[in-house]
Amino acid sequence: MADKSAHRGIVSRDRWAAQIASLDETQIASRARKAPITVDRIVGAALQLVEAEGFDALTMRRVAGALQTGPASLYAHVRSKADLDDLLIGELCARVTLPAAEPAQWRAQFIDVCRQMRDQYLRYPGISRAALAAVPNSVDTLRIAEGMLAIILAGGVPPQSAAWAIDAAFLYVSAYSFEASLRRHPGENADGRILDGAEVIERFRMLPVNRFPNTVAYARELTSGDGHDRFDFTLELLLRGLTPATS
Amino acid sequence: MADKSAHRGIVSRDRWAAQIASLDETQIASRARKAPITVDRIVGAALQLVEAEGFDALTMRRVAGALQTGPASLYAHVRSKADLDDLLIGELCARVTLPAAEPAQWRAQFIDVCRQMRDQYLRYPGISRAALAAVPNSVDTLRIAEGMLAIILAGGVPPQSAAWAIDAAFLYVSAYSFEASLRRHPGENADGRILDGAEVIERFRMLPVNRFPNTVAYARELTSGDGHDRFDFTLELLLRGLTPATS
DNA sequence: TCTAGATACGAACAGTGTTCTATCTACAAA
DNA sequence: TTTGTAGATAGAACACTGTTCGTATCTAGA
Repeated sequence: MADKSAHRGIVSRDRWAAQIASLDETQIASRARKAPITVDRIVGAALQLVEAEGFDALTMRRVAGALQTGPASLYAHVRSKADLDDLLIGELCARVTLPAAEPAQWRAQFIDVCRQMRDQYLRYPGISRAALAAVPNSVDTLRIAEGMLAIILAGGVPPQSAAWAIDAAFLYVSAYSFEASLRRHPGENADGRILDGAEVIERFRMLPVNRFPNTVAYARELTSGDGHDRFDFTLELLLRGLTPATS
Repeated sequence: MADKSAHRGIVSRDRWAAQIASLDETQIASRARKAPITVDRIVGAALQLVEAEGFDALTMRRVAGALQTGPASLYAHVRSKADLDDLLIGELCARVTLPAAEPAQWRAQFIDVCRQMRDQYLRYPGISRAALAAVPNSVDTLRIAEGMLAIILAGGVPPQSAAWAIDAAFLYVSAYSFEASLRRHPGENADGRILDGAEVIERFRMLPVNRFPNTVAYARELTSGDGHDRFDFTLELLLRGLTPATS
């Protein structure tokens, strides 16, 4: 009892803060007095955190803190951190809109879906690391695979090629997004400075010409690719190889 | 002391491994009585650890333990854990043998180099995670890029396409190896069992047909690909799109 | 032989994911 | 209305992680 009194000040302050924070929800759903922790709130707080500070900042403690509780409370709704990661990827996949397959535009539709996934990943820096590690056969992932299959089969591609090409495209999208988010949050160089494009070209040109003739000669080509030129190039390269049976 | 005795089994195993690992060096340089810590020994112990227990087991403490010292001692030779990761990737890249470019066989040579990298990554499970995060312009990486550039340019591919295709291939090799090593060290399913190929097909077939018609119809194609069929398929897909100017 | 400097390392710090346990709440049954 | 109970909520702790500080030790040159 005495202990309780001693801690009451802190507890009541947290509760008070929690009630303030839950004012919005009490307006939406007035019967929810205490803002219970739900999976949706956890996912929402986690995504907000990743969007603001990157995937490395995604910590059970940080998420719990954003929900004004301790890390242990999350484990009633989420099996593990990896489980939370999978939920985030699932949420991102669920946001992708799948167009109705139109045979004439199957390549454009294919690239469009890939771009949507890329943009989702890039909006949450570093989350593509979770995408690579995520269970590849979750329901949300399968939904996209199904839509992609419909698009690409409508284009007349044989099923086996279609399936493997989709797999390759997913893998590439994740890897590309991961690298791209590394470039946005660049670890400082050894000099403590960040190398920009022109400087990278300079470094390439400084290489010994006898051992790196092509790298020196084509430094510009190797470092070029602003925006998502490389991304588009690779996907179109993949699609170019996918010759439909009828054409 | 009592604690040490309790842990002695593990410690002595690491020490034993350390002694075995240092046998070569004591023979080569017999004047080194106390086996001083060097970058090479650190890299060697780290690779041994990853090969035996996977990338997740690669810990500064574990590496230090294998070298019979504490983690602090490593930081005199290695800037950080990320730095060590880069060194490992560099070592793996250094092992790749680059063939002299022969224009007639440029596609086979290209795929051969990719296979070498894949096999290096797969030999050290999970290390491709470090490959994705590694500084992409290290000396060893550039050496491979240079060799690839020579091969592919000899095939008559325009420089810009060559550069981007190499980048895409590297990215895909890393991502593929990462996924493949996840399948080797599979996290248990929710049921605590590991799903084998036939069971995955069954699960696909159990999906609601109205929402997943193609997934159900082509479950076999989606899950097929023993060995490295998917790997070869994707690389050939990339190369098929890379039409040389002269042909 | 004695000192100077590099090397090595024990201890500790601030984090991480996760679990154990006790409390508390809210809804069901008697 | 009272009680019982199942589930949600946390506080504290555990075993880890990478990293740094200051001290001790050991080698190499004078």
